[in-house]
Amino acid sequence: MPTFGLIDGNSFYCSAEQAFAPELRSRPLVVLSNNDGCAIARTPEAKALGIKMGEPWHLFRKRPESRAVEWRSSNYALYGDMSRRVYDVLTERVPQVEPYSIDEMFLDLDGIPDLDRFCRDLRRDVRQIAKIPTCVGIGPTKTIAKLANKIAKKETALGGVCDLRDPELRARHYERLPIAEVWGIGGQVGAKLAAAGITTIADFVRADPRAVRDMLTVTGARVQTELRGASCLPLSLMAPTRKGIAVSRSFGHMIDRPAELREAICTFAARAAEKLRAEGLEAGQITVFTHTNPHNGDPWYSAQRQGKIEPTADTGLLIGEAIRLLRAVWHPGYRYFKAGVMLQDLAPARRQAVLFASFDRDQSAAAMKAMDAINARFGRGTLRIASTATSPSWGARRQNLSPRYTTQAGEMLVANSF
DNA sequence: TCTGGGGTCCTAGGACCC
DNA sequence: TCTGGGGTCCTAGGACCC
Repeated sequence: MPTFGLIDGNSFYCSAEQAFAPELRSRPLVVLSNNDGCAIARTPEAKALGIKMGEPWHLFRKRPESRAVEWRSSNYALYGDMSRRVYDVLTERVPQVEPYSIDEMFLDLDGIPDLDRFCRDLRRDVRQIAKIPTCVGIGPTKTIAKLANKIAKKETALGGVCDLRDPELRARHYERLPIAEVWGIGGQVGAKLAAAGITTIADFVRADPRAVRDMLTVTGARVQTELRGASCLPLSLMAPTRKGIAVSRSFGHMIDRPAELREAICTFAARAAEKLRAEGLEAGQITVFTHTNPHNGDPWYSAQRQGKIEPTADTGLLIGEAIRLLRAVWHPGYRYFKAGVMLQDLAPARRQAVLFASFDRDQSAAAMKAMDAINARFGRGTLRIASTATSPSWGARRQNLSPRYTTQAGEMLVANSF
């Protein structure tokens, strides 16, 4: 039977901020989403004040408790770098590590003696070297390891490690825990199960597998199998080839001028093209979408157009196609709130010439390579297409951004405070 | 004034084909 | 009286995740 571990950073974004700002430690701290919209990470002290995950910040700010709360705009350059540090510590100590998200990694813990000791040492090392506090869950399947991790986070007496390999211990937790605690069971499915009289994990595990399959399709059946202790989600070390790349933003203010929306779309297309080339891919399809604000009572309008293209990673060509699609999406008289560009049909960039290509592929590749090299050296946006923007009028609010301590030379700490 | 962004997988239904 | 069946591809939409 395999043994999986799941290690994740406690309040990861907050911990990353605290790593470089000792004055924030042991304080109620929240990190806000893009546009300083809502709380997406909270320290235990902030949770204790009643700040909910995803709570709109502009509402919470009106409450008196908010005065004690520190907050930061999200700083993904910092969090990505901290995540890589955690990964480096893990790969030196664990045979196989699968990054699952920016703050979670699955571990192959097969055949490791004294697993409890091992995991406690692992937590200590990650904390000391990468400056991130973590919890570890252990189980015979990924789903059980995820659950164990959740228990480790909630029950602080466990010291950050919870091992659910023992079936009897597992059964006791299953009897008391709601099914909604399980990875893969969200609000809709939870409600469906509740209507069928299934409320605890134990209820779900006991249910007839055919009934589960009928009610929840193969996805739910898989969750049940995993909770029963049979692994059907293996550790995957190869990052799967991705299916799409999306760049979208809600705006700092509503947009009602076509030129402004066009500039935003061009900027998103250029950023998407950069991501595409960074992974050595080309896109065969592009989608442009925009919509009005669903929250403020404005009339709802939403539109999206897709176009097939000759596979390319060329910024200029992708921008051209995006502008063409935007003409079909734009409708005068609305105030636009959000827009985005998505690239699909991704495939590795082909090196060889293509018969009947409508553009010079070699020349395009060389130009893009030069542009990426200049921007890598002198900073993003040094060389760009004229229709894009570097500090746009429609840009998101980020009013309380921490310095990029780890990734930007000019903002690095001279003497860090570890 | 003010509510994120980027992904994945699954299913249903329509179009088309033989 | 009495409608073919099965495969594939595409798209839209739902649900979930962090």
